[in-house]
Parts: sequence; structure tokens; C-alpha cells
Amino acid sequence: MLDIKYLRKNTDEAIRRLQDRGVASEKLTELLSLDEARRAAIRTVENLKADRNIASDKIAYAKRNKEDASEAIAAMQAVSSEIKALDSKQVELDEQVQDLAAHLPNLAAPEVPVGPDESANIEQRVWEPAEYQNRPHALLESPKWLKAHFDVGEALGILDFERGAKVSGARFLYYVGDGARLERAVYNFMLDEHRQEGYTEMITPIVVNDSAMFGTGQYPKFQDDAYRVEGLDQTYIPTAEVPLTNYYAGETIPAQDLPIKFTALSPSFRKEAGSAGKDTRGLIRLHQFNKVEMVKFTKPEQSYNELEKMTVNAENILQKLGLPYHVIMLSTGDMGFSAAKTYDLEVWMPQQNMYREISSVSNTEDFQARRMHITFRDDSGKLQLVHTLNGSGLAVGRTVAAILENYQNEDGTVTIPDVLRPYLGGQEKLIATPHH
RNA sequence: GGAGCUAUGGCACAAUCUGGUACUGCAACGGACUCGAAAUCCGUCGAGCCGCUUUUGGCGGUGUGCGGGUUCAAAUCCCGCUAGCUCCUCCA
Repeated sequence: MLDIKYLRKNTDEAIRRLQDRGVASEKLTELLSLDEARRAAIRTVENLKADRNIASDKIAYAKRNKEDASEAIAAMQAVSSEIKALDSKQVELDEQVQDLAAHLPNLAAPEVPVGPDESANIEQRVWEPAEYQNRPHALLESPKWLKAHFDVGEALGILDFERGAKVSGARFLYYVGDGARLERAVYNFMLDEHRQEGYTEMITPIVVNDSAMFGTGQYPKFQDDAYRVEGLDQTYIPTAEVPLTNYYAGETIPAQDLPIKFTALSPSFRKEAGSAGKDTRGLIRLHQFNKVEMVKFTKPEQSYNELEKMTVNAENILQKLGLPYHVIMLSTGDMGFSAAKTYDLEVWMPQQNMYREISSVSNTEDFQARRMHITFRDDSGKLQLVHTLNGSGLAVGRTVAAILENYQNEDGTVTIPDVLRPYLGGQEKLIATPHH
């Protein structure tokens, strides 16, 4: 949620910055004129209420003294019904203002490139492991035997998309045998790394209420992509960002505790509405996938420094796994609803011959904190909104996909990255094995 | 799922039956006393949100778990909900 006072005072600037985010200027002018009407209604009704409070005191005083107050009561009857009518009018305006405001995206930080979509994103840096040029799939022309990750996984018998579809539907799968073990190794590795970096490990609810979904900005605008539990005020989380960030909803955090860092593994559920036909095979786009998430609560002046650190925390995972990637800064048109600034990490997929998103790290500044009412007391004792950040560290399924594609060998086996071997009993390769 | 009880400042509680300024204590803050501190005494103390404003402040509105209703007036009466506790039932 944007600060309505900022919108009032800096209307021209706000219009321009919202246009950068693809919001028509009429949305803001409509909001502000409703807000003006709302404040006028408040002024009127509050004057009446002040009168009523004084009159009520007089009536109470008279009653205590056994005097007749019927004339004053009769006069107040009219005032009271007027207040009632004006009150409901004001509540109506209030709801309209809230509803419009709740649909406005966050404003982009000044350094974020302005553009309509991903074409305006800016590459920040590229990384690849030192020995990468020696791998066969790093060649300009990929060898013929190079397979897509889902073909590698199906040939090894460790990914079963057919039975996933049979039991649940399209975009669901079973990990089988070493596939399940590899997935588990990957997220255990990620959690251990983040814990060493000072993140507190959490296991969160994976079903949350509407207020939590509103707090992080998924609701009310993006309900269509959520797995809502029918008949209940509850939703399967699209990311652990929701329960992790809402942990402190409505609370004042002791200032000396900031910054606070959480990490959690969780399944993530997304309907992928509007993605029909895209990435229909493999681990890239599923209705349910595992993700290790990082969340931070910071003081305002810390948040951009912490954003850089969190991005490095995500990059560290890819570097230790030896997976090539690049970091891009998303443009105003490509960023998520709540973000003021976002870095995406995209991992190299050699068979697709392109980078694919594997992590997204964002500073939402006080946008989510205002929706959730998360505050701290600054040095002068005043309440201030915290800043919240979130980032994937990383999407686990996509990491498995990147490993299968980047570490596959000509004989169909997959070499296990060094850092994962301790999590797999020292195993060095994935080899096709029968299972039941 | 069933029954009962509970929800009031940072904490602990009173007022609820019988509607009319939300009591008191602790904590906190300011001051007096003191070389200083403790103790004692005096004073202040409803967080947050909203509106107005001449903006280190002032005035007003709201605010007794949440949402409604009745009433001139609701902590108090009525309806619905949520959370916690106890018992029953069920369960990994």
C-alpha cells in the first residue's frame, strides 16, 4: 500500500511514477477525489459527534440529579440518526478509497529502468564456474546427445510426470528414488547455507488466511492465480514469503532486533493462470514446487544494502553448485506488484540455450509493512514502518532441472555437484536404477 | 465436531447483574528531597489509527478481542464471529 499522504502532497510525481508501473493517471485522480470527499465527510460527522458527546454528558448529569432531560433526548434523537446516515456514507467512501489504494502497485526505486516489460531489464553481472568452458555443453554448438532436463530425468527414472498427471493433473509430478533424494539434498544444502549466513530457519503454515495474502500484496488483485480452499478464508501459499513476512503482522519489533532474517523451505502452489502452453514439460512451471525462501525485516536506511546482501546469498548457492547464471535488474514493467526494486537470478539451461529465472530478490520498502502494520520505534521514540525484503534462495525444482541439464554426461548419467555429495551419502553420479 | 468459561492500557486487575467521566496497583516518565543513589513524597500516563491545525505542539473523533444491532448514550443489553483455556469426542 502506498502512503496516501505522499500521494496527496506529491500528486504530479506520483502520477508519473505510477505511469512507469503501467497505471493510468485516472486511477490516482479518482482515488484522490474520493479521498477528498471522504475527508469532508469525516469533518462533518465529527463535528456532530463532538456535539453529541457534550449533550450526552449533560443528559447524564441531569439524570443523576433526577432532573427531566426529555427535551435534550428528543433533540439528540434527530442528531443521532443524522450521524448514523453520515457514518455509513463515510464508511462507504472509506471502502472505495481502500479498494482503489489496495490495487495500486508499489513505486519503483529511482535507479530501476523504466520500460514496458522484460525487454527493458538490465543485466548486472554474469558468472560461470572456472572450469565451465571444459564442459561439453558449454560449446557454442551443443553436442547432439545433450538432452532437456526432463528427458534426462525420465531416462534415469527419477522424474515421473505421467503419473503426476494421472493422480493430480497437468503440471504435477512425482520425484522417484534418487530424484527425491536429489531434491532433498538440494534444499537441505540451501537451508544449511542460509542458516550459516544468519537466517533463522522456520517451518511455516502452508495455508494462510486472506488477511495474510493481503498483507504481502497477493490479494486482492491476484486471487485468480491462488489455490483458495473452497468455503474457507484460507489459501495454499504461493510462496513462503507470505507466512514468513506476516509473522510480525500487526506488531512493533524492538529496534535492536533489526535486521531480522528468516529462511524456510515450503511447497508453493500456483494456478499459473495465463500460462497455458508455456513450459508445459518439465520442472520449470508447476502447480506445486518446493522453494527455499529468504525474508528480512530492516530499518528503512538499511534495506537497500540488505537487498544486495540477500542477492549475494542467493548467488552463493548457484556458485557453490557450479551453475552458470546472470543477475538482472527488472524494469518497472517486469517487477512484481509489491516490489520497489527486484533482482532476478537466471540460471543457464544449456539444452534450451537460454537463461531461466531461478530466483527473484526484492525490496518492497514499506509497501507490505503498511498493509501489515509492522513497525519499530526509531531513536526518537517514534513509530516507523519497517522495510521488508524477500528472495528465493532458490527455487528447488528449477535448481534440480539446472543440475540435470548442466551436469549430464554423454552416457546418460548425471554427475552430482561436489557440495551435494555429503547430502547423498557420498554418491558421485545419478545412474539409471530400477525401482518399484 | 459437542459443552462450558474467558477476552478491558506495557503487565495485573475493577466496573458488566442494575447502560451515563473505565477503578486501583505495578511498570514507565517528569519533579522534590540527596554529594549521588535507594526509599519516600508530588505530578503525568489509552497504545494505535483518523480529521483539523498557527506542527518539538494543540483541538476533536475513534478506541474495553472482531463485526453488527438496540439506545439520546454501550465495557455493560442483544445477535454473529475469532482466539485462548477446561472437559467430552476424534486423531499423527
